[in-house]
Amino acid sequence: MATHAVEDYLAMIYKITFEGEKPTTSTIAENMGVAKASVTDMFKKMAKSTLIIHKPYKGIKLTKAGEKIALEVIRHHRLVELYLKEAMGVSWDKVHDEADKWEHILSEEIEDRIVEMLGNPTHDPHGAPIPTKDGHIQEEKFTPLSDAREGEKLLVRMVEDSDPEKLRYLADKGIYPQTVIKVKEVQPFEGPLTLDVEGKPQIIGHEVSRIVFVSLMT
Amino acid sequence: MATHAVEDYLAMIYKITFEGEKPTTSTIAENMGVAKASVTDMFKKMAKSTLIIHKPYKGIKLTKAGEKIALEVIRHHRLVELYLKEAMGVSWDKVHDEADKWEHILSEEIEDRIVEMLGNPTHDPHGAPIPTKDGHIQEEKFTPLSDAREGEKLLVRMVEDSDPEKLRYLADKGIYPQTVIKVKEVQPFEGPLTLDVEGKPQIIGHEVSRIVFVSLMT
DNA sequence: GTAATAAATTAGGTATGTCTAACAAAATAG
DNA sequence: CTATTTTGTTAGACATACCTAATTTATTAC
Repeated sequence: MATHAVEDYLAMIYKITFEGEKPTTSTIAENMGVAKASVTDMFKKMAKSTLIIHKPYKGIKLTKAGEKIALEVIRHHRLVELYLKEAMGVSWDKVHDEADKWEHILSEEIEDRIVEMLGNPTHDPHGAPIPTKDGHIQEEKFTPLSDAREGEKLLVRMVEDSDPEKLRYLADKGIYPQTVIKVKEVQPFEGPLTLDVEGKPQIIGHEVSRIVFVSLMT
Repeated sequence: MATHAVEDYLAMIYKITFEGEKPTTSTIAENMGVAKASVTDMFKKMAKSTLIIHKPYKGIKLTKAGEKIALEVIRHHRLVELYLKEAMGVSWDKVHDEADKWEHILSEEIEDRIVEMLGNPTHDPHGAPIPTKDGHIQEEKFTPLSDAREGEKLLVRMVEDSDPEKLRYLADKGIYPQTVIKVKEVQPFEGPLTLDVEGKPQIIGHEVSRIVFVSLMT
């Protein structure tokens, strides 16, 4: 079995790749909050156990085995996030950090019980798709709210889950997955957006609008 | 904060002591499934952080700080066992191994939610008392069923939780905490016990009767 | 196409938690 | 009360997962 650290690296590599970035030593180090040398060490170890292909100075790529573990970890993480919110009443800004701990200790049996209790869910509380047990994930690419134009009617599909402060802010504005938003005004120079959020007028900054992902409604 | 390993040692030291045994290098090594040298190393480390008093070749004793952590870990373990059984429907022979993993990652908030959902419970599914948040534990000393005499009417109070096979066997015989047992016959030479378990006749071996703890009823 | 910069790796270290084998101290048996 | 056995500790290793500083490779700027 992969260690917790290896699981974390694999999940991160998958996510980085999924988001369209290259999983390089630097980006992984940055995102994991460790030194680049640590990442190089880990890449070597993971390459030796054929979880990634590592060509020194060139880059890496997940193998089938590595991707399988990555998707299992991500599945655990997102299932736990939803379970914590739905079954235990934990607020959505806190579920991410808790899930980071739970994802590594979740047994098959508990995973199955959670799935059963939640009715085989497809998305976590932030709108991210939950990979299936056999390692499939619904590839969904949405546009950031920061790219929205005036007059658009948008459906919130996903919100990045790792910043509790921003999540609390968005919750306060009524912005969750499935929320309908109308864009009233977009100010230039990365300025604020004036929105209509389910009937209520709201103004949010450009920075925070970058973590909200939407799709056009009509 | 104490590492997972340190938490495990502290909880084990507490339990060993609670059961009336001396927490020596050997007993801890035996119970933790590690080499004695590892225990010596760990004792030194824990003594340095004043979690235990260690007099080489003499023995150890928990400090107040050590006992506090031990009771927190045991509280977590027993709360999780009960949560898994009551809220998730996990069978009582499996909750122990799961709880061994959960006990170390349980946050204050999740602990509080569990307590709330379970209605501030006092005992885990095996009948062991759950320490309170402020580190108090209801000291209960019961006699093993293996010491029972013919004719006694007994109330099952606790069952040792670490052997899933024995727990499944006992469940099969209808023996849980709160079960009423009448002792029909006790055969000599560590022989089998003939019981009346809530109306049904049952015969169990001496070995398994040693993990069932009872109190006299009338 | 070389020079400067950025990215990645190597070298050497640290802390944790384990191990086996050798040795020292304490307990027990006669 | 010495000899043997049991118990506990020390010495020296190993794996994991980090780190900083130095070095190497690749990229970019001109």
